[in-house]
Amino acid sequence: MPYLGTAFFERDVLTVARDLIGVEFDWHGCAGIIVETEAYAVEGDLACHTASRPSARDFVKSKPAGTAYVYLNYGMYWLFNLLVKGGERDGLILIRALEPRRGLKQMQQRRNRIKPEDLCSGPGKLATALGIFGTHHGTVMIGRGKPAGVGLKMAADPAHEVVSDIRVGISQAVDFPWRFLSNHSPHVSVKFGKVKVPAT
DNA sequence: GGGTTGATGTTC
DNA sequence: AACATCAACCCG
Repeated sequence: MPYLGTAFFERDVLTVARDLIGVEFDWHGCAGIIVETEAYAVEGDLACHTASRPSARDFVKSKPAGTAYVYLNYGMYWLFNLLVKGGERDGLILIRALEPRRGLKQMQQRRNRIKPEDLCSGPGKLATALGIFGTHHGTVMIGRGKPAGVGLKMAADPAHEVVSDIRVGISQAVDFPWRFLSNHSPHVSVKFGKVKVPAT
């Protein structure tokens, strides 16, 4: 199975976010199946970093589709996103949860957790498990220049039921149903229909 | 099980 | 000041 190429990431951000469910994420000896994503649109989405951060707008403008956008949240958790552009809507896709497949031992050492369902069931958790840091911001995830052992590929077993839900932990555009998950997967961060909407 | 709290640093 | 989070802790 070849790694996904440019064409996959040059489509509408919602389409790509949905299609990433069930895709294998390879990262330096560890791998997992993506079971949860969130789409953030460059235009018309106040929850997207591009709405408030000039640096994010520069990133979208200057980098090609398939580039990793990595940033620190709450002072301690690295969050991993993929840049999508060239389709209907440009945007960033947050990878929120993986079903671990390879390198479990290494992930467990980094996380101090034993249960596979707890290893990568959240964006901060999966970055910790995989050893993703700020130094990986700007990593090319497709085509030439992509590090060996890194990339996204179609899994042998297809995803089952993909459902969409509102996004987690934001205070703007809270009602956009732009979170995608593999329904009934025990490896997601928050189960379908369980996101708490902030007051006010 | 469910709710609450505090840690921590970058960006604006 | 806000923030795309998490684990530890309480209560039951």
